[in-house]
Amino acid sequence: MSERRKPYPFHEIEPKWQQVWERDGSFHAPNPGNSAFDPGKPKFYILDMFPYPSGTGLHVGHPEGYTATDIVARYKRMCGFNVLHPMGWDAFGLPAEQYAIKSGQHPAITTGENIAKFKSQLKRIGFSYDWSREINTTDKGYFRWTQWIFLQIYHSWFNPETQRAEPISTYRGTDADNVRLAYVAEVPVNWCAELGTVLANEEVIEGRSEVGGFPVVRRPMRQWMLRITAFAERLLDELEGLDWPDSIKALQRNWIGRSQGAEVEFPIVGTAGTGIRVFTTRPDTLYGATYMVLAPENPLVDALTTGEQRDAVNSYRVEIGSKSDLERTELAKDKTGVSTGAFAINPVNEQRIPIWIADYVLMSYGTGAIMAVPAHDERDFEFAQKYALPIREVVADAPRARNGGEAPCSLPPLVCTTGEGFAVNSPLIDGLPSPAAKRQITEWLEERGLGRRMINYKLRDWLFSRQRYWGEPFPIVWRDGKHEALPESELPLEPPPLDDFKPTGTGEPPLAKAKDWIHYSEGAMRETNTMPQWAGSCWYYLRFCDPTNNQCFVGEEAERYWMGGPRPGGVDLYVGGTEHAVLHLLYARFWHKVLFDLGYLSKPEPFQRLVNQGIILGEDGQKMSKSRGNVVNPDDVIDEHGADAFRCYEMFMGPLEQMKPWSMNGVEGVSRFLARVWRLMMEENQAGKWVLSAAVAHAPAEKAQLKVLHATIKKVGEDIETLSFNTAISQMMILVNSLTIAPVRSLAALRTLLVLLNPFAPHVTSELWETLEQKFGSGTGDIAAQTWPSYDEQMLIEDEVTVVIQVNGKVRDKIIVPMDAPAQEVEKVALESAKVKEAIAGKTVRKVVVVPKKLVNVVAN
RNA sequence: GCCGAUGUGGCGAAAUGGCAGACGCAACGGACUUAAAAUCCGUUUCCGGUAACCCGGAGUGCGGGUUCGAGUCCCGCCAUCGGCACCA
Repeated sequence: MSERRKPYPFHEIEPKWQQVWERDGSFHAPNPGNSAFDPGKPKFYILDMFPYPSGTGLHVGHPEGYTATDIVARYKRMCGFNVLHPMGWDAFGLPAEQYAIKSGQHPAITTGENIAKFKSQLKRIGFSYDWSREINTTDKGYFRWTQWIFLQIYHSWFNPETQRAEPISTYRGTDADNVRLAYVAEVPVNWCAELGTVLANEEVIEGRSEVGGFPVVRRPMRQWMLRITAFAERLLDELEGLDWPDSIKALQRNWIGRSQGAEVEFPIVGTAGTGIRVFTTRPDTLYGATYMVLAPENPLVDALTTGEQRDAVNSYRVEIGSKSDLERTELAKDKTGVSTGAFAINPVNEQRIPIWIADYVLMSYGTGAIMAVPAHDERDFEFAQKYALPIREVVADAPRARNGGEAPCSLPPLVCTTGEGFAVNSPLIDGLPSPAAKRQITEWLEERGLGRRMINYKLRDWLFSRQRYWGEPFPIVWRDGKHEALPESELPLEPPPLDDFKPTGTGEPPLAKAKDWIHYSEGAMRETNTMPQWAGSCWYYLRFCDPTNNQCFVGEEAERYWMGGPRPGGVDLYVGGTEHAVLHLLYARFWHKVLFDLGYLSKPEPFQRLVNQGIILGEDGQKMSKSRGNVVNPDDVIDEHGADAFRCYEMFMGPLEQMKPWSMNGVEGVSRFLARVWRLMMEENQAGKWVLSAAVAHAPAEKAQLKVLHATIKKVGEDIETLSFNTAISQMMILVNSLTIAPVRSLAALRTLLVLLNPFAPHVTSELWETLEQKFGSGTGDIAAQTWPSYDEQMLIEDEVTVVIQVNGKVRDKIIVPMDAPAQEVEKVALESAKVKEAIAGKTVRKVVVVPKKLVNVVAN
């Protein structure tokens, strides 16, 4: 860097104060039971989404949310709260393993290096984390409890009667393994040959892996699943009491995808016993069901298919099975299918209808089978047209007279209407509006045992195993083809030391290469899958409450204090990116509810208030990326302008939640602001040294300045509460501009300014506070120990106000009147205004609106 | 297609239904300086008029509406971004 003079000596101040904070443990939050703990204070838990420590270090997006939470944390401490503000590392995961495969270096080593780098970068920004609570998901002291929680899930089931997770011992059925919240299933998974692993649905984007962009195909495999679907209703309902953005709630609702309807059973012609069960949201269109469709993978297909159709069906199933999801959904513009040759009976009208298979029906939703109502469903309509299947209208815009009989099925073309209306051609419900028709037909089905009301969810059970090395091993062994849990005493179960992390390529996990390790005992082998990266982040906020406890995952007293409170959620403020809007937040809520049901936690929800920071774009307005060359590195910004300017700029850019482009000029502007604050109190002497300015004195501020000062106290406090940091900084700029003009610098006003600014720019304000203390000595200690100032409402009250006078809504004049001037008086003055008289000349005044202290509007024509 | 968010100067933005553009950037002019940087002061939505103090008009994506008064509320569009997407 050139030897351009720095606007103020941040390069000396910032390291100094960071060392002081570290030395004094200034931001350590003692736990209940600790001697330093003050039980008289209310708690405030402020959490950041902890980062994955990548090799490239921090980018300017990370500190955006972190600065916001740091400001709130520092502010809340000054307001008298016990503040829990921790940081840690989500360090298991694919990038470290991929790097290990390439470099041969053990992921633990790269992970350690990356963490060290991230940590030093975060410290340079001056965040007030309680570093004594630092956690790392790859520490055995941590993942021991991740494994322990898995065991709690494994040992539990969801009791439909109580709608709660309960220990498996309360299950009275015969096969406990069928109801466990953690279970094994042979499921079609997203197999990525390149990565040598399966991926969760959400890690597959348009048929390719999210990491690396490799092709992904479907393939059945034995996998661990978590029964999150059992909690669908509660995950949906309990969003209600949370202070989350509506858009995030909407995303979660959408993802859970509740839909209400009915399950209907269609008997199969020529077969006794069970028929085909389907789910429909439109039971009122049952008379319009003119054929049925099964998913190609539906196990019923084999039994149903007739001799003549067997070849066609088999070749269709092979064709579909070889397709990737991409080919099957994104690229499939045309619907395809074949007839099974079998028929079912429509239970309402006893009609024989053909049974087809088609890949537009998904095995994974509902029952993997549908009743097709081509007249009122676009997909069925398209299919029926293509294969010349009958179409029968059963919903119309207006009720029609009962005609006693059904209109014959039409052949295509006919229009398809998907909205609600009135039932027609449906003897049991003719003339009824759709909602009533649904109710009536469902009751009719229920009475005859042909169907029942039913709710379905889009949410699927959570595919919880990965074929990877760098993750938590499952505390499970296999004996005689059956899984059993390890005893808790054997935790943590560490991954075996391996030099070769490469995927086996067969789908068998890398852990299978550790021949000694997998051999558990005579006849028992260890599970070789590992948990997904989500596992560690599902409960880290709990561990922060009591990070070193080696008796349990979180101590009861610590949990009750930090995660307690009157609201349903424990963490008071949680800030992070929208990319976790669905998965992380849903998974964490799910684990939380299981642990809550089992009696380990005091609140049903983890995060009370959630805020998403917006993405920071490059200076060119594009997403930051190496290839575009528009990445801004925080280290460079701090070298040049200091951490305080970096922090303030990130907050001054615009509303926290909004996407916004970076601007180096903007950083300079904020840096100038901090330098002005510095020069309010400091001046250079002959030797070029910064010394306390002689203008600083025990003196009352001028009245106008006091007014601004109190307005600033009010606004900054309110704006921090609402996370409107940009306007808080604007207001402080106004205050500084106002103080700069004054010849005498009022000590009291300056001190207040420093306290207000401290959460935003902790280093420079700490330094200036100390300098003032050395000269004037209030004896109240460090700036961080100050209490947040309160404002005097009296100071904000004006004696006189400017009232705007409008004629027909346009400003024509302004008058200054006493604060408490009566409306009639103001009106009188307004009408006497020369400009008003001019504006209403030749017109009749129809009405005069007087808004006290604001304006007068004269309506004339 | 469905769900959600956003749209205001050259730029980032601000405005309990009540003076649109606070605050900052950039630009321009001035002071200080031998000079530059830094700093300080001033101007800056657009169009038109005036020698000038200033005066007039238009203006918050587009079109309607409610209201004495709309960036803000209501209805209908358009554009951009994000999520979901054969979910029966």
